[in-house]
Amino acid sequence: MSTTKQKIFNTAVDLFSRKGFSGVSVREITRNVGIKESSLYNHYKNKDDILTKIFDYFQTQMQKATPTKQYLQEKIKTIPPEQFWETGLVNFQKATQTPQIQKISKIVLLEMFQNQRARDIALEEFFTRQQKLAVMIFEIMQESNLIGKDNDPKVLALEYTYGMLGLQFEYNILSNWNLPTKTIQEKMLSHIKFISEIAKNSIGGEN
Amino acid sequence: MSTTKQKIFNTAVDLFSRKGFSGVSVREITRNVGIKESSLYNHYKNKDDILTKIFDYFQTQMQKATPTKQYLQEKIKTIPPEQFWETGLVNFQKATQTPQIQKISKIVLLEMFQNQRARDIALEEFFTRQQKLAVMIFEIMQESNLIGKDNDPKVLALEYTYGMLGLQFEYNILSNWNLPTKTIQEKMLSHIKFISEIAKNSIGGEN
DNA sequence: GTCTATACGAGGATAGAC
DNA sequence: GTCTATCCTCGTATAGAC
Repeated sequence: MSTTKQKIFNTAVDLFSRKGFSGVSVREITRNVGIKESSLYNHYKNKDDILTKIFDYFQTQMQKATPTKQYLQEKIKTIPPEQFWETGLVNFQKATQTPQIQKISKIVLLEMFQNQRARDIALEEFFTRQQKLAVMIFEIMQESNLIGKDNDPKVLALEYTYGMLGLQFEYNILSNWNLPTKTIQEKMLSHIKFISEIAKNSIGGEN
Repeated sequence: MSTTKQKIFNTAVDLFSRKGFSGVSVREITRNVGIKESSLYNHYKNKDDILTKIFDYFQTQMQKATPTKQYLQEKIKTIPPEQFWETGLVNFQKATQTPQIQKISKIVLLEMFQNQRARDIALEEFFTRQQKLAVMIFEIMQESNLIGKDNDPKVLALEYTYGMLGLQFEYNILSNWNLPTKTIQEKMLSHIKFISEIAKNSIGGEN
């Protein structure tokens, strides 16, 4: 059971993600929904308002998908670090790659250079949040003696996160065009293995 | 001395990079150039044609900026690995961050999900090319006994490249909005140091 | 809450005079 | 190579009937 308002929302998400905000007209949205242009304005103030609501939804969902410190502390002790990262990756992809969220991520990426809200979301959700999360995880792992203590958690987090971001980025492009992503998935696992190895065998810290 | 055709080109690059292809009208381009709409069609077949020419130019420039294997082989021997990467980063940024190239990079990123040509350029120039280059460099370093031989050059290249791509990505967003990029620059150096350390002190390879 | 009707500026593009 | 004039469609948005 989906209301007209929801239909507009979903249709807009789909179209914006495929053609960009300015590439989609109100006419096109309403044509796809099956209502007249004028009816749309009963649900949303204007075209911009739809985008705002989409971004609101995205932020809510991303926050929901972020694990708490407590959850992490408990979870980390149950499995080896490398496996923890693999599971985390799978969970992240599961939460983050529902069609809806993937589409909105794309909208964020598309509008990031023009729309301030999109920029803030990109910086916060894709960079800062991931970074903080990874720092926290490496700290917990060190405290629990699961990995060596010679490496700065911040450095490890930087390496883990940005590498993963580069990979995610390529993954997004490929999956957007239905190109095979197997190689990237393998590279992600290779990346996790690499960082886990280093975290385990301390290789000497700052001079 | 700049012809009308060049003015159109430069204006289009500037506007497309700021508003996206579909966010810019032919009227807006010609208004900025100082000619009538109809005059534009004496120089370019249509709006799409301008974008195509912009992409052509970009690929030519990126190819020019790619060092040859011979150049690398000679250069690598003259300085320590970490310094080599730092120099390489500076050179890359110098070549790649002229206002024009930076703008076109942004256009590529903006259109990547909608325009097949932009997608191909992104994959080729941002991922494949960088990756191949890094593999080549690590191989030369190993052959020249400048780094340990226990790590697979491909793995090192993967780690170096994707980490750098994530960082470049954040750098692009920040610099686009005139936000401070000092932190990212530091992170880039930290990344180089990290990878160089690992390449130097072999930490044990595949099992 | 949806429709018809309507407004009007902006969109890409062409024909033909100069 | 540039201009004026013109085409017709698409763009967002509103007023008011049902």
